[in-house]
Amino acid sequence: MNPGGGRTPHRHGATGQMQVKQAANVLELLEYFAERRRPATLAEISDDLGWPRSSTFNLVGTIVERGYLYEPRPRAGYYPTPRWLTLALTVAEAEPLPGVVDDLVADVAAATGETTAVGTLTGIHALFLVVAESRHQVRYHARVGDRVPVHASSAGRAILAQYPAASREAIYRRVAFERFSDTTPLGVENVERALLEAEERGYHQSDSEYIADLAGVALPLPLGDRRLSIVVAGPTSRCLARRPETAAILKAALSRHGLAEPGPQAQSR
Amino acid sequence: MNPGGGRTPHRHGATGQMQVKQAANVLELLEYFAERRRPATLAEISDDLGWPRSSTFNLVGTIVERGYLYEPRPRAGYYPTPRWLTLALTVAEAEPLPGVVDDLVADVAAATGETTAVGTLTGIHALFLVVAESRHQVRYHARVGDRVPVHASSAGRAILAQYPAASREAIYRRVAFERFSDTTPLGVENVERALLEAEERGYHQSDSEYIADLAGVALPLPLGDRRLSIVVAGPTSRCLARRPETAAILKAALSRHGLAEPGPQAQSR
DNA sequence: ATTTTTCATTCCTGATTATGAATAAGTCAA
DNA sequence: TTGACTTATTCATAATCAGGAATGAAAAAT
Repeated sequence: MNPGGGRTPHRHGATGQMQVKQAANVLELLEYFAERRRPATLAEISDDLGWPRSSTFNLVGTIVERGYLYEPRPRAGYYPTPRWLTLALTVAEAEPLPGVVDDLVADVAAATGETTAVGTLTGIHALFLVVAESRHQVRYHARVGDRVPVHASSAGRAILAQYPAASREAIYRRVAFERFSDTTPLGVENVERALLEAEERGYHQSDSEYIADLAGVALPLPLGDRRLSIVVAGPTSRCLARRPETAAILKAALSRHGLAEPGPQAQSR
Repeated sequence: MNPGGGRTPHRHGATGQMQVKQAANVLELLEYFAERRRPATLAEISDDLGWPRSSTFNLVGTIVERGYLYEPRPRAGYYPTPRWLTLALTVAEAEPLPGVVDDLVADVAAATGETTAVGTLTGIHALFLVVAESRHQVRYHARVGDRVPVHASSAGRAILAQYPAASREAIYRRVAFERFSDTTPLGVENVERALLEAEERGYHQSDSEYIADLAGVALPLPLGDRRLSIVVAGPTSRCLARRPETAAILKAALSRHGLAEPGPQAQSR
């Protein structure tokens, strides 16, 4: 291992992208508070996140200095200020998805009982913009912002199918075709074949290609000039055999909300 | 200068607090998008924020990797994902201020025509939790999360007055008493005197002690076990002479919303 | 009061990362 | 297509910071 011999730069993921640790730590801290939902002292943050005391001190101090963390009660720990909310609202309002999309997702989640999400393309991933989680005890736990490989997911391929072949090729060039499981498609041909099969079938599907034991069904969701997708996914045991039925529910919901897909999906060029 | 001879650690502000640059950069980037309200390419971010291309590349890559930034349309720049909003909502809902506080602030802002805010104590600062801005062309521009020195602001002293003398002393010990202007109180005695005067007067006031040309009027706002304050502030020309009248409006609004203050404010011990 | 425990803060240096410059990739116009 | 231009990515090293350990301050227990 490490044939070069020297120390390796701090890299992460297939792309060789360098990670900015303290940037990631800010996000981790925000997620920590979202889960905890009450103030935390420096010592608690330090212990829970496994960070050294002094590093936590410096990081928290910086974020406090900027007005994003404060002490709701003296000496009783830090908590995010409402500034996060004002900024997040401003940013979200500037680029809204039509409300009908939220309704659609809620509708499909209710009808199928499974986790339902809307995906968009970003780089070589499909990213979830809207998520409604299943209420089953065993379910697909997905959150807004979660990403899955665009080539190894039904949500991703339902997006790919909306792009011309040339655009798809540009995306394939950047994919490393890592083997996530036995069913992960490992080359351009396999992905393109899945797209053709999906067109004939009338819907996109997946079977544990990226996340083990997860079966999904997806359809394209073109919206203005945006190329989105809607996906329903859950444990194989419950969802694999039921995929055709799930697809029918999806299609019915799309029609009901006036978002029915056009005929053939994949554009050849 | 620099008698130690060695290079100085990267410090900032009166406290000697070390700043974590890339943590601050994440927040700056979020604010950048909140102001811009549309996607930005790496080059645009790099130019607008004055960051090197490669640093911007690494920082954006890290945030994208975590699901907080994405490309709404391929090659058309990055934009924050709705994940910020889901986390901010979660965090905000866990520690709500009563809705009556928002109503109160809106009410006072409408009645006075000046910027109105609710402040809370954090360290040696008063931090604004709620802000309603004046609509005058020349006005006090304050945002949620902005902080002012607790000893050199009416909003701050209206909070201090609610704490026992011992707690106030603990706070004074950490204040550097920097001279922001000619009217900045420069010692414990001056601050304590201002508190006594405010008690006699019936309201707290300020005159360009921290921000030039800014006059403010504030009252304590105890809420459950929280010690908040409400402040109205604006340009000296418009607000200085009118402070008694502003205080009357404030008191009337507090009564109207069932938040009238108790009699004497400053606790002696 | 005194001791014990916990938490916050400072300091210094090895380890990590930010950055300029070079290169690659992509886009647009003709 | 070609060429001009813009944008994205890689790399080596100077600059900066993260983290261990010690100290100080406060709270809790005795």
